[in-house]
Amino acid sequence: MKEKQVVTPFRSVDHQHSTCLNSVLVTAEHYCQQRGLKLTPLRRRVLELVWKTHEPVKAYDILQTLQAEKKGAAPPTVYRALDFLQQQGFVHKLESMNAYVGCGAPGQHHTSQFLICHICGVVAELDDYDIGELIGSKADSLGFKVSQLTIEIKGVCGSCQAA
Amino acid sequence: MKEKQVVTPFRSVDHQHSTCLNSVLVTAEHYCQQRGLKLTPLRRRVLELVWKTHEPVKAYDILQTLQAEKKGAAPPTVYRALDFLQQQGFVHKLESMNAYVGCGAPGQHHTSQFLICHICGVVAELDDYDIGELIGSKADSLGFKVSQLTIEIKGVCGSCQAA
DNA sequence: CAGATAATGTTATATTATAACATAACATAG
DNA sequence: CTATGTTATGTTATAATATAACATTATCTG
Repeated sequence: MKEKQVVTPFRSVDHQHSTCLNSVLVTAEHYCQQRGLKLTPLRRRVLELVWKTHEPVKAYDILQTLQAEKKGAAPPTVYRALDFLQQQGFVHKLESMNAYVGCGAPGQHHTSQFLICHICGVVAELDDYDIGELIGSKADSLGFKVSQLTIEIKGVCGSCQAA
Repeated sequence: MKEKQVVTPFRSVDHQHSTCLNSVLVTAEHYCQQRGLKLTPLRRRVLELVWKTHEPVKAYDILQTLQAEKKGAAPPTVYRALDFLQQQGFVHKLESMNAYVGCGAPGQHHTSQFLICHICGVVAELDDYDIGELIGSKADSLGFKVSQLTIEIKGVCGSCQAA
C-alpha cells in the first residue's frame, strides 16, 4: 500500500493560518503569472475568502462579504470568480455541501478525497493513489471509463474525538 | 481482492424494465409491511417515478408529473416523499447532480458507489467492500472516524464506449 | 488608435430546498 | 365509538443555490 498523500492536513495545534494563507496566495500569483492568467483583485479576494478558514465556505457568504466591502457585487461576481479558481485548481467544490474549499495542491493535477469533520467543520484533502487506483480498476472491470471522481467522507476528526 | 458487488448493474440489452420496476415496488411494500411503515400511494408513486428509468431524476421533474396527475402537489410533497424513501434506503441522492436514483438493494445496509455515464445518463450502483474498506483504513490512519461516504464516479459506460 | 478579447457590472430569473402552519387520515386507549 | 395523539399531507411563502443574457469597462494586440 503506497503512502497516503495528504494534500491539506487537519491543522496542527500550532497552525499559523496567516502564513498558510499567504503561501496560498503567493503560489496562486506565481502560477498565474507563469501562464499569463489573470489573478485579478476580485479573484484574489475570493480566493482569500475561501481560504479564510479550513472549513467549507458558501458562495453567498462570500457574496455578503464582497457586498460589504464594495458596492455592486452580485451572484455572478462570486460564481465567476469561483469558476475561474476551480478551473485553475485553486479551489474545490464540495458537492455534498454546496460549498467551496481551498485546494492544498493548487495547479497540480490530482484527484481529491475530502475528509470533512462534522463537529468542527474542518476539511482535509487527500490525494491518495490507492483509492483512485482501486476505484479505477473496479470501474474498469465493469467496462466503465472514469473521467471524474467525487469522494467526500464525513465523520469526526482526531481532535474532535479526543475532545 | 474481494469480488465487487454490483447492486444495480448497467442494463443488459434485454432488460425488462417493467419487471424490474415491479420487483422494486413489491420489495418496498414488503419491507414496509414488515416494519409497520406506510408506503402510502404518494410515496409509492414517487418511488415509481424515481425508478421510471435507471437515470437520475430531478425532484422538480417528479413534481411536474405529480401536478399533472393531481392538483395540489407542491415542493414539500415531493421532498417529504423523497426523504422517507431515502430514510428507508429505497432511493439515493446523487449529490453531484442534485438528483435521485432508485436503490438496487433497498433496506439492506450498505455503502454505495455510483457509476454515472455522462453519455446515456444511466447509473450503476456498487456496494464494493474493498473500496469502503480501503477508504475506512486510510481515514483511520489519520485518526478520522468515517460516518458517511459520498462516492460518485462519472465517465462512460461500456455500451456508450462501444457506440 | 482600432478592433478584438476578457473581465466585470447589472438585471432578471431559473433551480433546488425548507419553514411554518393548517388540515386530514389513521391509530389506539378509554 | 369517540376523544386524543400521531403521522401524513396540503398550502403558502420564502430561503438558498446558481445561471442567462446583455451592457459596460479594462486589457491586449496589431
